[in-house]
Amino acid sequence: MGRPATPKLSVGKIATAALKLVDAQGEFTMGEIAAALSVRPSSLYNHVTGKTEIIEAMRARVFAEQPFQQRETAWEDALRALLRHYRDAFARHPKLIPMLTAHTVSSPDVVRMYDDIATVLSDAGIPTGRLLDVITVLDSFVIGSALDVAAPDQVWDKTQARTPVLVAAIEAAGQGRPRADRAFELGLDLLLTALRR
Amino acid sequence: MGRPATPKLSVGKIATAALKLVDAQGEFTMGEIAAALSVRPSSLYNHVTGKTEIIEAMRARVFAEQPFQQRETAWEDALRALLRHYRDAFARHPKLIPMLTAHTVSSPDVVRMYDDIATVLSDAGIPTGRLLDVITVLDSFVIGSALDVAAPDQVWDKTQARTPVLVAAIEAAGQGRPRADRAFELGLDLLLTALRR
DNA sequence: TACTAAAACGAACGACATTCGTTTGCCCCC
DNA sequence: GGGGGCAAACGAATGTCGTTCGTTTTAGTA
Repeated sequence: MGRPATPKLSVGKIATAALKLVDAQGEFTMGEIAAALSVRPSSLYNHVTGKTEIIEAMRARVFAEQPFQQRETAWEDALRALLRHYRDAFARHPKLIPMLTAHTVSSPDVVRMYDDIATVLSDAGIPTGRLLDVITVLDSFVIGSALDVAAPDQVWDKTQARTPVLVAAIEAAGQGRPRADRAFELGLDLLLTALRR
Repeated sequence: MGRPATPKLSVGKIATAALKLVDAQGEFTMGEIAAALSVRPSSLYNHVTGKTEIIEAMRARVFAEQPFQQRETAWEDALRALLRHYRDAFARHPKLIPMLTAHTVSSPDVVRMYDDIATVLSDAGIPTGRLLDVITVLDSFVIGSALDVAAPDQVWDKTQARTPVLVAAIEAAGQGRPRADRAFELGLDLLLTALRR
């Protein structure tokens, strides 16, 4: 029984297993993670203080999954790339997003993202007094867009709509991921256009 | 014991009690609702199928809390009022928002809101093909802003920031609700400005 | 007045997160 | 090279919670 030659568990392995479960079924239990790692549930607590810490580990994992380095020089292109990256990090695991919104904690990776955005915006000439407000606007849009990816198309049920205008709009728009992507790009265009003044 | 003269429970009472609990502590249990209504937990199931239905009832309640009627005639003012109303409905119960994002279901009230937005946008000259994308952008921003209200100011911890630019921006911005409100208004300005073309 | 069904109750179940004491064996230090 | 400390996995137990089910009492209704 006792201590194995090489540890069967680690925070990383737990987060990976949890993420796989969330991607597949939108939720996870300690028992499921333990089973996936051929371990007993209580063993997890030697590496993690509880379920919320696992969620935090997933957040960090998602952001670290593929690192980002700036290539663009024009502030507008740079900001666009930054926000796309930010949103894609979430959108790659749609089912995870609702769990992250439940308890908002600032992970270092997210703060670094804010740092980058602040730098780009400052270079673009946004005054300091307005900077955090602009960041908040962009952040809200990105998170809302991520939730949009997670939402099933069923939300746009044309049989529920009352006005013919909305029915036609729902029919005209596509479905699924392409629809969400297109909307996000449009929002990006709108916000950057307005920021350009 | 048996059936009381006047029912002690109803879906509305359950939703109200649940909402009070969520506002106060950010979560609720069946037992707490039952206690608040001087009833046993099992009694709740005579009026509601389960916990998720209670959450749906809260969503409906929040939207019905204070009805909205359009006063503005100019499309831009009308849209602004509509989105403010939409966001305020959420922002009045910040702790509820994360619960609502967990399982996305479209309540009739929300769909009616989409209908209104679609009508206004159509009047403004947005082509049908783009309509749903624009609605999605606005919706994403509103929901993201609502989450921003729910988020503690701790997210903006200047000791976490690396760049002096972000530190200064955090110091310049206020805190709490006024900060979130200001950011929302800015986002509204930006989006409407861009939509005006 | 009898019958049906609504509404509240109590007991019980099963799932689950979490705690704690125990066991085993690796690793480092003397 | 031997022994002690500690990391890591385990098993059992606990408490909370959502939910189900059968029972009981009583309000409407025919």
